[in-house]
Amino acid sequence: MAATKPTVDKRRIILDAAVRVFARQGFHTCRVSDIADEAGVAYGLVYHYFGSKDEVLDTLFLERWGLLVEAIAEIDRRDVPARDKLHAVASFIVDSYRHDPELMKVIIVEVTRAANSFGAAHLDTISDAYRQIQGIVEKAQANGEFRTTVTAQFAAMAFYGAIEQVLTGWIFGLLEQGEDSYERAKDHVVETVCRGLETYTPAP
Amino acid sequence: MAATKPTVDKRRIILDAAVRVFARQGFHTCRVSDIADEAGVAYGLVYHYFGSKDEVLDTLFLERWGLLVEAIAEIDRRDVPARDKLHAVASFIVDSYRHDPELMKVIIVEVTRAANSFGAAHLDTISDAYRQIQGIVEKAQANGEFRTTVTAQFAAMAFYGAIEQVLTGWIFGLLEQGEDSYERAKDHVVETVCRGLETYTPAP
DNA sequence: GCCCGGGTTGACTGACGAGTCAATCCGTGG
DNA sequence: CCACGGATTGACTCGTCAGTCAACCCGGGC
Repeated sequence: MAATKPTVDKRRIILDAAVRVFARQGFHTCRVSDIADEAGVAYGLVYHYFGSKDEVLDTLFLERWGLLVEAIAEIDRRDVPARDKLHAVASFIVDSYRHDPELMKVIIVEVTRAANSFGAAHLDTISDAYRQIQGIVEKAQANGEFRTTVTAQFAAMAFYGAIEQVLTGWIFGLLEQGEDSYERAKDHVVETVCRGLETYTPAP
Repeated sequence: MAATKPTVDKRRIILDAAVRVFARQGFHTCRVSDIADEAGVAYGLVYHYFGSKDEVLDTLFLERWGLLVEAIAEIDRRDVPARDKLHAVASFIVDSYRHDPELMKVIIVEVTRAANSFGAAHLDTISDAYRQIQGIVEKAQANGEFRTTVTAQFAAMAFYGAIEQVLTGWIFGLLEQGEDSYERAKDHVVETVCRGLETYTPAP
């Protein structure tokens, strides 16, 4: 049975080290040995747990994106106005960044926005999230909360794009950061995008 | 003087070939020899005109981004409402894509969104565009066209992010394309983002 | 005490591709 | 007709890693 199990989970250690290395040097510019060094393990051990360098990034991405998709699905099931749902989605993404900026940086920079290399392989998984947001908008359009002048598909892309660009701004130091900024960002994205989608907006 | 000038501009031919190759295979996955082959010139000639593989991409990016920044500056000088200015900016970007999808794909995928590799080097140039959009919003806020609840910097990022995400959707076949879609996209981005920014929105 | 097997090690290999360079071509001026 | 020099050629070099593998370590079962 479970022989040699009490040892710490080296696989996890390698994954965590990879996040730091990818965030610092980028996937393409780092060597597998950098990951091993950062993790404090031998080079070969990386290949004991992962089939290739790519698989390390794949694993990180799928782990995290799975959580996102799951979270959006749960949010969509709530019985609240679309605006609140979208606020919750924005909230989840922003909080993901707040909780682990390095991991989010890696996922956005190396996968989500790297549509030629990794994005291509995961395009379908990535668009799962887009489709879910689209679903939220569609329902809101059906029940009259949102106007139908803009297609749901388009609105979803605009919404997600706005958030991702803001995260990118943080990641590269173009936008002011801090607890306040994070909270404001959630409101602002929704304020900006939803107000444009809603059927009626009271004058301020 | 101008010896051997009548020959076609090989430099240009190489650049154009590079666009096709980068768009098809991606910058990292293509070889310099692929560019040379596509251009129908010898391998070494690429190095006669460019110092490195990177410099080819740099050149393509700077050429095009320069036009964008210039265009936004010109638009900003016009004496029209902010909404119209932003519509013109969206228009310019969408038309750039319509006019040369491959070049725009390369610029977005390999530079603008590749913040670790090339984006890093050009971060400043890239954000020139963001800053200009920010300027348009700031003026609109100053003269009361736009509300000040959302910072201009933030609005600029959201606006640009929304457009870029839509282009990305086209690039990877996630969003329906065609003349109609392009025209609608311009209106929709502005409709979506500006409506959320304006001080007063008439009921639909 | 001894064997078994999975965890762990790190030196080594093989492929690949950016960049070099000496040779060749060819238009122009004298 | 020749010499000059920039344009053009493509075979070759050289460094860099991703991935392999044979050996080693060590806990558990017998």
